[in-house]
Amino acid sequence: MSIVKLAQDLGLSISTVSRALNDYDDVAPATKARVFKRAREIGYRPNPGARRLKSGKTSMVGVILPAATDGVRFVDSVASSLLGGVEVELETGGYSLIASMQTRNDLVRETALYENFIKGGWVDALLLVRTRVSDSRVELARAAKLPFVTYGRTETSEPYAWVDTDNEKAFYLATLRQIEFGHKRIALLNGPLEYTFARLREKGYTRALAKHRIQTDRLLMLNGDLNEVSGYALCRALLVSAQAPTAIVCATDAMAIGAIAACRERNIEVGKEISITGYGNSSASAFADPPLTTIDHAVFDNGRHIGQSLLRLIRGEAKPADIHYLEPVVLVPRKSDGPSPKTT
Amino acid sequence: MSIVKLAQDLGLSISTVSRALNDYDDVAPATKARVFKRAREIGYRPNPGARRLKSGKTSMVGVILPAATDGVRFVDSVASSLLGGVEVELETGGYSLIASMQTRNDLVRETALYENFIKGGWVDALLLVRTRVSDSRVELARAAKLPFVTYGRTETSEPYAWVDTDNEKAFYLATLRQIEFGHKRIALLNGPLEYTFARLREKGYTRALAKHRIQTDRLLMLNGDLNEVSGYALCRALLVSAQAPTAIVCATDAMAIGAIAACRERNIEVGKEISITGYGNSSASAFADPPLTTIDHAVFDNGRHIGQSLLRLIRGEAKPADIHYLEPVVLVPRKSDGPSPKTT
DNA sequence: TAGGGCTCCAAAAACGTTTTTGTCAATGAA
DNA sequence: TTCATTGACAAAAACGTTTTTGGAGCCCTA
Repeated sequence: MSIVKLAQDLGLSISTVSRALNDYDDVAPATKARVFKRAREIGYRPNPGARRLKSGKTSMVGVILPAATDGVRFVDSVASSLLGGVEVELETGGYSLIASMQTRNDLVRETALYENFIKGGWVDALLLVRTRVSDSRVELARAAKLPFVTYGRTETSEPYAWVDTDNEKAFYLATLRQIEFGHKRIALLNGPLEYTFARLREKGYTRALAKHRIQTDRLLMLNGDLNEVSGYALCRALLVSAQAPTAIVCATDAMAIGAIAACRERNIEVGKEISITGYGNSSASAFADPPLTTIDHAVFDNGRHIGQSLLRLIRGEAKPADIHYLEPVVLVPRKSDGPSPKTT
Repeated sequence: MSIVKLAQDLGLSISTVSRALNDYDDVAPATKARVFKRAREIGYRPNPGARRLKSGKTSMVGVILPAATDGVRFVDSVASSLLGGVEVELETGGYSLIASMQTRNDLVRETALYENFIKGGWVDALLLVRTRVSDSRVELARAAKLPFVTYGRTETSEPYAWVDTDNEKAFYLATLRQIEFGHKRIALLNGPLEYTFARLREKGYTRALAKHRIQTDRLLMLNGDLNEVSGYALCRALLVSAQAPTAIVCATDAMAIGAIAACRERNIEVGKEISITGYGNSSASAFADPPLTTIDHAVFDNGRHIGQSLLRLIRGEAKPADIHYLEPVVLVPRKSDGPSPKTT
């Protein structure tokens, strides 16, 4: 099953067989065909370890998934679709995705994990997800001269390859819609501000408010985990405050569903007495009560973009500076928001 | 950074260094310590490719995730937690998880993918998820003499290593609860019967009915995808039928949430006029309206069991026949089910 | 017809480990 | 004193590729 067996079988030298298989052009087309045919028949597969040792190429792309907030989930639902897209593209290039996982989100363990991953020679390229505004991982990858693309942007001196969804526009749109509904007190349930996406969403939110000369109110901008529990808790806190909002723009559908539950608990009718919007257009959002107005963004396509970019980077067909892709977003209006009760 | 550098630096032969690093006992403790110390200082990491070529061990475990029904998701939420647990355990043994993905669920492509994976020498062991009653993958793995553990059982002649949750008991419990509430017409919204888990859930359901001498009715046992859309559609079909059920036991929380939406649409009050239960105890289930009675099963722990089993299998510490673990389930009563309206 | 440039193939080195085999000195028993 | 045993290390082969270098024919031109 090794290349020497195959060479013997064909009466050729191993070098010729190798060059034939790798499609070099100094081997005659007829021989090439003969080699391919026999290789297929005999079921020959190059030993990945040997190839890797010799060529230095691993044909793997690595990703380390951040620990979810409950400490349990391997990937949240968005990373889930994203990786699907990445994998699909990578596969066409003969690459595989090797996924590791952080068990906890502290920085020293993270650094150790990435150091090991990067310097250990496990992968040819890296996918960095859930970027922070200041993210040590990009320096790590850059220092190791390892190609990488980030999902989400970050602040760094040199150009880098990124793919992102238009978080800012998404929250600009969602907030604007509430303003147009006549809402004045609009809350933002956001993720932790260390993450770039949260920063950008806040930016979109404030930009919409500023456009209509609405004063931002720090008390209306809350940060927490991206799940139902957090959405419930934060919304609850909002509802009991002196100046409760009439609209809440949430960072995820899960948060919004938690927020809806909090409203239900207090018999506040969502979509009439209060507006709530989500983000992600998850399948759950369509079946919420009321169906959730949310933001759709093609995260699977984002994954495909990432996969393609990774391949181009690895093959040297592109420089990091060439790879900047901002996926558009579209607002999906449903029933969880509507005109402000004060204006009716 | 290679072992020869390290050996030169230490004034030792590479063989001694290698043996020291691998903790052989024919190297003096003092030398061992010296080697370890210097290796750490110099930041030496064995080249995975070389090690792999020589030893034949890849230090990777492979898993191929089935394509989700929407063709997009890399992993559904349960696989997600599961893989987290697997990864955590594997890491302690120096193993990584390499995840590939099926883009479509047809058998010939699946077989090709697994063939390539298995014979390509990418991994030392395999994790098989979403087992079918008759599952060609286990023969494939067995033929290649590759250790594997399945998540979910299957029908096969020889012993194999499996970890599973007690699907049968889960649906026995859920169904029994409805019977005790006085329900007579209880529907089952299940996954496709080719999957073992679906078969077992049906078995639990029918066993509960049989125990109370309730005739099973094929019209009440529906199969479909495990998501909200499917739950909605199937429930809808059920509600318009001549003999509509008064209770519906669903295969996933997502299905149940879809079913609840279908009831809401027809102004049927869930928990009063109709009972609906889910499975999985997802965070969404707690925030559904009404909060969903569901089944909790520790899928993360299942993952840990799988990871440990994989390691033991690889190390030859256990035989496949030794590894059978059935994770218990517990019913989480909430508000989506209750006494049958006919009995009150 | 000599030389140069092709075309096609082969020899051999190299990648960085692990492992088998061997060596040499020190130790212990006779 | 001699010989076998043991403890600690080293030499060298091997894993299966890729790649560099080389070389044999052949055709073409001058």
